[in-house]
Amino acid sequence: MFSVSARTQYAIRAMAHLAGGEGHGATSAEIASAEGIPAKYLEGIMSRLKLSGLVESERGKHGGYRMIGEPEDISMLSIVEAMDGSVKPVNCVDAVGTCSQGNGCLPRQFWIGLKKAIDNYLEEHTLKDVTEG
Amino acid sequence: MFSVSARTQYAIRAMAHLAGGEGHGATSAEIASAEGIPAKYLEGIMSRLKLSGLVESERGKHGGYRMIGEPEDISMLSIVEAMDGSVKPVNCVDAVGTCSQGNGCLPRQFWIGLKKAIDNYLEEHTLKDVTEG
DNA sequence: GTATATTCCTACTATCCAGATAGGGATATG
DNA sequence: CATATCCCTATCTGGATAGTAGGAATATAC
Repeated sequence: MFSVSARTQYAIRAMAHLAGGEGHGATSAEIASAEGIPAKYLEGIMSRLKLSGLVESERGKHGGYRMIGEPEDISMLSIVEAMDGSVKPVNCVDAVGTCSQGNGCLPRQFWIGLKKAIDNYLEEHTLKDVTEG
Repeated sequence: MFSVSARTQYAIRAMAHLAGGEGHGATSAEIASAEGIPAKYLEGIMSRLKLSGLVESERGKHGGYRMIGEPEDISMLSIVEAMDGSVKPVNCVDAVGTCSQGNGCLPRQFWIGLKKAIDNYLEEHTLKDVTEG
């Protein structure tokens, strides 16, 4: 229950690898081989990380990816969301006013609380916590 | 991300229905029709709830299901676990000593922390909170 | 300007699992 | 015996995840 996708776990390893690399940079192929991640699959992951503004990229020879910012400033939530979208135990958590039960719907309040608990935890922890301690 | 299965949501509605019923009891067919849950599918859900000791059952005419205990004593965690097992962001959270990284594996500590945050929230809330407020 | 190394884009396949359905067996009542 | 209920097993289906394939765009080096 509540298991994290392989994609997200790969993404964390990839970010950790970047964090440990020279100038926080590396090529996708490098990361794939060093971390044992399927190379072609990782390409899609790096693309998502870029879309979310966590890394920047340069094409061509001597190209690659570079982390934007420092590990202690990158929340785990931002990585998780970059992969699998926002935490949403049930669909109605962010459906304002569409709940047939109205705004006082107790189950909805309960799920919103769960989302907050998860978001808080993920927001409080950074890439640095997970890699360097 | 981290979405809750339809099964779990059905289970909560079913338990809520039992809680509101005469003597905390009802038949599977009753619940299905009242809550708009596919009858045959609900049977499997009730079976799981029974296996987890949340309800008891009686077969034959005048049979049905009855909640064991009171709504304020039934944690949401117990319902969630009855449906989809324990909260386990990654498999290694409860794999003692099998982590190739040893016990100090930081990512593992991170996921264990997440599990605890989720478990705590679900444990703190009861069926009563979600149904009666 | 050609070769090469990289990111980037699109499409495809395979596998798994949740959700749901179907049919009937076991058991209790009357 | 008839009926109502829980219970068990098998099956189907759609969508998501994980992974693969092929190549286009782009930057560098010689």
